[in-house]
Amino acid sequence: MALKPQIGGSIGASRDETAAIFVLPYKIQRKRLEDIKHSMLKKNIPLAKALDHTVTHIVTEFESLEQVEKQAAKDGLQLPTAACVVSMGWLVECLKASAVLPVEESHLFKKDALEVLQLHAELKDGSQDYSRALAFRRASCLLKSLPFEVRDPRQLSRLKDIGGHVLRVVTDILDNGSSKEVEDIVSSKWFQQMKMFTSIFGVGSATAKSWISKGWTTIEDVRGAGCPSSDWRVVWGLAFYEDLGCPVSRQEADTFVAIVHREAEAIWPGTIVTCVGGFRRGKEVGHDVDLLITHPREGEEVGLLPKLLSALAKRDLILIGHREKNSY
DNA sequence: CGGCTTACG
DNA sequence: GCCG
DNA sequence: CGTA
Repeated sequence: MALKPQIGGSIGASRDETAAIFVLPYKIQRKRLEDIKHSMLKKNIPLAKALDHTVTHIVTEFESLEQVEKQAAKDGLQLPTAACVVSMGWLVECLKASAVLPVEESHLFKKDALEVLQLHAELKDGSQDYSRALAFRRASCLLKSLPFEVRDPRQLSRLKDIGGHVLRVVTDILDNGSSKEVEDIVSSKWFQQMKMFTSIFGVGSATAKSWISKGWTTIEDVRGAGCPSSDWRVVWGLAFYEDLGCPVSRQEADTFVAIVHREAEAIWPGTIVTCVGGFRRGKEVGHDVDLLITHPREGEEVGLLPKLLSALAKRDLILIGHREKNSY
């Protein structure tokens, strides 16, 4: 029987009266397990006493579905086919919210093999490769959107964007715990070096390839070679590589928004500066801060940006400031 | 077998 | 690579 | 060619 992905599938719906959560005891200290079960009772989270067919969620500290299945086999247990295997992180969030929360992608085990194939195709960067990367990305996104854990390739065979190659990779992982094709890629020197070089701002696959062909292996090789590029982005990317790799904390983001708001308000009273993107979604760390600048009187915001940028520049708060045209 | 997001420098 |  |  092939399960069809359902939007907001019943598994994990927050008002699910039929939920039954079983906590796999492995890799959890006895005292902690007792605490967890105690909290579940206190918060009215349905705790399953046994791993039977009524179980809807299996919570584990194992790091992959494969490990769970291996352990289950050792114990002569059969995993309930309808159950969703989720991380302890999900249960902790449920306890915090006193509700059975929907299972999100982050609670399931990694489906990153396809992302490797996507990235590999992007880095190869031939005319065909870009489209192949796109196909892998579609398949990868589709798998992440499924409201259940994939246990059998037949669950996927009729889904859009899942073709022969993807099915082969998924099957390999379900059978062996890994895909040789993917493992060969991630362990290859070329892939690792390309990934490293293209993680520098301003450096794409073409530049990375040319650097590898020069025999450069590390960022220090590039830095030591003098002026490796005349592109200002590459120069700054190399200069601030470490800085750009540092995550932005929520507190830093809030401070940043406050500063921008203060400057905007001084120029255009009533201007609204809103934090959007990851921090708006509640993330604690991010790699950037997305802002939306508006004004309650429509049209009043026109022309604000250049003034705002020069005000910030005057205070030395801008390292590289630069506006691009648009066509709207 | 054609087509695969789009706009910018 | 996958779809239409 | 590279970024968002």
